[in-house]
Amino acid sequence: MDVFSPPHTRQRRKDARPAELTAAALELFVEKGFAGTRLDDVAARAGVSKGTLYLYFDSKEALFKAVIQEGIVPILEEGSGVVEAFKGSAGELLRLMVDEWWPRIGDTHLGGLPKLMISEARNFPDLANYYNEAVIVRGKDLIRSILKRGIASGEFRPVDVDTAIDVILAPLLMQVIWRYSLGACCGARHDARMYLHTHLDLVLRGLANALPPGKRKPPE
Amino acid sequence: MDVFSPPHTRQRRKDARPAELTAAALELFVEKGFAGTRLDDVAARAGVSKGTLYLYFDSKEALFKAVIQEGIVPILEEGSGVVEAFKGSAGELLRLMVDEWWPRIGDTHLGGLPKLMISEARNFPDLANYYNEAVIVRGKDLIRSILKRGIASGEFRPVDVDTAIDVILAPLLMQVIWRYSLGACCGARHDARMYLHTHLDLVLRGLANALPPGKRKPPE
Amino acid sequence: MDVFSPPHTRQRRKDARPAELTAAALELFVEKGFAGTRLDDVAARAGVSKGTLYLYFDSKEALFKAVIQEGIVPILEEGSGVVEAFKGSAGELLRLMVDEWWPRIGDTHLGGLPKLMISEARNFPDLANYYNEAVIVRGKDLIRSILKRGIASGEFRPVDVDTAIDVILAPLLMQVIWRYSLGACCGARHDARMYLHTHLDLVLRGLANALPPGKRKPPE
Amino acid sequence: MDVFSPPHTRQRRKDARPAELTAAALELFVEKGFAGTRLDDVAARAGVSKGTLYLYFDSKEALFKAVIQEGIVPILEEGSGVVEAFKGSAGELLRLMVDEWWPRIGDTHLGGLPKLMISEARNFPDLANYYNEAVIVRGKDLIRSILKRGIASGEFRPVDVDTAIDVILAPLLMQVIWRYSLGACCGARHDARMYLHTHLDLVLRGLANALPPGKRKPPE
DNA sequence: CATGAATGAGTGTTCATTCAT
DNA sequence: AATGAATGAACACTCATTCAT
Repeated sequence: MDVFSPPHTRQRRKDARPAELTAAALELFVEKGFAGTRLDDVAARAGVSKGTLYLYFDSKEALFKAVIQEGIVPILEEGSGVVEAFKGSAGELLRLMVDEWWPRIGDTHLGGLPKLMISEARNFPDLANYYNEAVIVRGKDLIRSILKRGIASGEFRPVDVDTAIDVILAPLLMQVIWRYSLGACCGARHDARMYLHTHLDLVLRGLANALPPGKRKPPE
Repeated sequence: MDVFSPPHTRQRRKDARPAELTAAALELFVEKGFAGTRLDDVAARAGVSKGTLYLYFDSKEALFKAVIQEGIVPILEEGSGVVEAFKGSAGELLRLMVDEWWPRIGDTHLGGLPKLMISEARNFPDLANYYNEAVIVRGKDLIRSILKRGIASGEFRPVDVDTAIDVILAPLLMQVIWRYSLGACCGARHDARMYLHTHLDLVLRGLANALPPGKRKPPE
Repeated sequence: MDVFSPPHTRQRRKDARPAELTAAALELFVEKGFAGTRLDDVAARAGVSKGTLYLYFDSKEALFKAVIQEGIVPILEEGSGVVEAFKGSAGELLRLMVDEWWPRIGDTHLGGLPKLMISEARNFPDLANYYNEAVIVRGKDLIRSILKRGIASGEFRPVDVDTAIDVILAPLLMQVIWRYSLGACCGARHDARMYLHTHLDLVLRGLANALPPGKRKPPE
Repeated sequence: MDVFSPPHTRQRRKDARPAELTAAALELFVEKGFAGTRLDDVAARAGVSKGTLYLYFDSKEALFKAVIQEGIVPILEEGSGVVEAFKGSAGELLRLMVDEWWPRIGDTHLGGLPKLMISEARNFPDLANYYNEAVIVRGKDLIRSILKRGIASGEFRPVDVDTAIDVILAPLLMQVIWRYSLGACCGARHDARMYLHTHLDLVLRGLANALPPGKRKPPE
């Protein structure tokens, strides 16, 4: 059999359909919320008829879950690999992570996921739990390991790690949340990359160990 | 006439009705979103019939707007008065503001407003604009004036003020957003007051001017 | 309170509604079957809007079950009382039963129930079981007791009772089934009362004991 | 050429297809009714794809009509031949007819046709008329000729023939109707052949002429 | 011939809104 | 003022029918 030719148009379409549909759904769910989104509109945006949606998803709720789960997949897998392999300072590593996160996630359609999940968490508690464990807990663990490494090496002060994680992450999250909520109505914000840099500068300064290396007391 | 006794139940009830209704609506809008909330449920929670809602609000949308507008209490007015009158350091003032915000807003039903506004901003852009100007811009202005004062006095380094505002506010917002979204499903978080304190400690350290007073260069 | 005046129109309507709705539904279900009946049509025939149906019945299926159960209620209650109290011969009693059944059930809208239940039994097996026990088994028991009495008294031959029940009932059932199925398309049938009489004549002759009273052998 | 071998599978399949499809459809129509049957299920039961149905039938309605028309086998032709050729008594002839009907029709998938036709008659009046004339009228004519012969010969009393036809046929019909409706839910019935025998015994006794041959008055 | 992906009109169900009481 | 029965437009979902492959 000729395995080199591109597959038939029909087949190629069939395989690509679910992703096209969840992409359209993601945009509308983020914009209008789950209950406020009509399946007609999802179908129209994906360029198919309403019935086609039901060839791939059993219900509106199933579509919603697919949107979330599909959005989660590509995240965080490689992040932990980068952390382990990195040789430089903890501060540089944090910068690297944020620099990668922005173009790969934050500046993508996936950036709408946090707003969506926040809005619908209480309507889909199971999904919220899954999202929490698959994304939030694991994301925080990533930052935690960096902070701990920095504290161990004396690069950072011995701060309360869990709070520090929030101080680092909250502005990032608010950035994407804003963009997909009030930011869409109330005028633009500052330049994102610049903002993220300044943010990290500020936080790293707060984490920095002021004592010269010799006088540092080891963290308990 | 006895002007000290509370008014007749009937009268008092009538005056209190709108607030009772918006209170019930706030809870449900925060929990399920605007489209996901049924007026039957709002009425039931307020202990009235569905028809009664329409005696006080023209439509579901009008109820929603009332919920938001009523939630925007004039507490910011008070805040700016405090800022102007305060004599201590900028750091102490920041601590004071956060310490007041938590019990008066964050730890109240009003704490659900940010989540609600974020979720529905794109469905109610007019309202989002109003909320932005009445709450967000003014709230940031408050923090901005504190930061500027601290920088002017040399207490803080000359940082990028707008970014600093976000670094200060984002964790506070995430705290209340979390509480009304995934926090309702995914287990409790740390103690709120302790968390806020630690957060401010960290940020203030990042803002602090490391140079001794004599060697500080004046902010441009 | 004035308990003698007729109740408010609103209330009177509310109480009567379920029966009006099931009456309309019965006609359409009998005519078109469950799946072939549109709730729009049921509502229209009852003179209400479609939404009103849902004030009284949770779903189309619930409406169907109510139609059946409401149709079953008035049947057979008094029948057994009549059988026990009757003093005449078994043959006369059978005639009486059939003569009562026709104007009270067969010639009524309720006459459509057998056709409906037969058509939908396999789609609603629970309901079919209920109908079987509440109507069919009890109806047969009624005939059985008459036949047994006639056999015991020597009026009837000692025939196979269960078969005889069917021979008596089947033409009655076919009469009403026909009327609500092919009879509605394929022209009228003979006069019903005359037909029922002739039918009973024939069957009673088949049941009659040909032996003179003295030579009858007692049934085992 | 070898004309005795079975034809190529392909060819045989093609010719047999319509019958396979109507067979599958018959079962489902009988079970769920016309409107309640999905063409997906018909196709699945026949082991073909849904599109294939449309190669052989223009529409669901056309399939339904084919099911009915195909089910009206020319067995009645045969029946009238038997009646004319039969030499024995009318009673024996009736027994013969019933004995042949049961294994050839009643105990076959065709036994579901009466229930189906009854259920859908009013939705397909044309078809109902056709069925009435092709099956019911002709079937009754068959019985009528037997009864008339029996009356003419003095074997039967001069009864009302049309009523007698119903008394004979109704239990047979109810037998097959029951089997495909409530019988599928509410437990089994008596042995069919035994039942049919007992039924005929009873009816023939009701038809029998009690007078000795000499005293019989000729039917008018 | 046969397939099964795609369609869209149709139907069951919900719910914001109205209004007679 | 308050009620709650009634409405009907809107939406999720189904399924007979089509057609490119």
